Amino acid sequence: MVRTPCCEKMGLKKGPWTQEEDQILISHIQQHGHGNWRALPKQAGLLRCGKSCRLRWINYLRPDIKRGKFSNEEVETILKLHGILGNRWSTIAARLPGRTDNEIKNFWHTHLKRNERSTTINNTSTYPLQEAEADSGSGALLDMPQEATSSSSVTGTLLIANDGSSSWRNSPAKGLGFHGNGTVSSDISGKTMGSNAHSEIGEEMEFWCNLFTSSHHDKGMEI
DNA sequence: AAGAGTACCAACCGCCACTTC
DNA sequence: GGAAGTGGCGGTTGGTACTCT
Repeated sequence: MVRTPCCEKMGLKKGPWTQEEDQILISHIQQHGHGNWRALPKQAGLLRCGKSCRLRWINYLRPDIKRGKFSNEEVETILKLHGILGNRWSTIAARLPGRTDNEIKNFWHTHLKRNERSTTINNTSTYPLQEAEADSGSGALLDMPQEATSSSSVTGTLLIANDGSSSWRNSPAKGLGFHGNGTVSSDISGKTMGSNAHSEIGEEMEFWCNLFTSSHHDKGMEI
């Protein structure tokens, strides 16, 4: 299929947004909403591509954007979800109110680099699932958070086979991280990740199961 | 003080999935 | 059913701020 460019390149502005442009975009969306992103810049009188407007709004101008550093809980959530979902930033962002996929992606890439470096030194990483998947070639091991498993009748590791089937097996691993090799995890700042974040253990267990199940249904996999 | 290296973040690009006609 | 249009996603880049030597 032949695709038309998202916008005419000629005459459209690129690069950082000015305050004036931001104001125009905000007031236009407040008044008219954003029914059609491609038509929006024209209607609003912006010399920007619709895609650019959308990105600016979603990643920066939305009123519910939470800015600033990620809390420990948010970091934990990102690490957990990334272990399950991989680079599905928008799905991860959906679990973190006020955070955008772009922000999470940036955060991950910055710290992933750090982890990769440390991995070469001590062969331990907080980015284990992909490595486990790559290394094993026959499936992935997914250690559930201890708090999610400790009081549940289902404990330990979720084994995901290449055909999409999965099964639980017991795991002696402690801690919160998702480690294909069962090592104790720590967060990116080097601290051992806490285990007091959640009290609804059964619910969380259910959440991880549901999340995993739905994420694989998304991919058309049968579990 | 200055240059080099690193971290962070906003923005762009290209592709894919979904919807409409 | 298929082409065209659109929205959304993930990868990547480039600029700026910060830290280190």
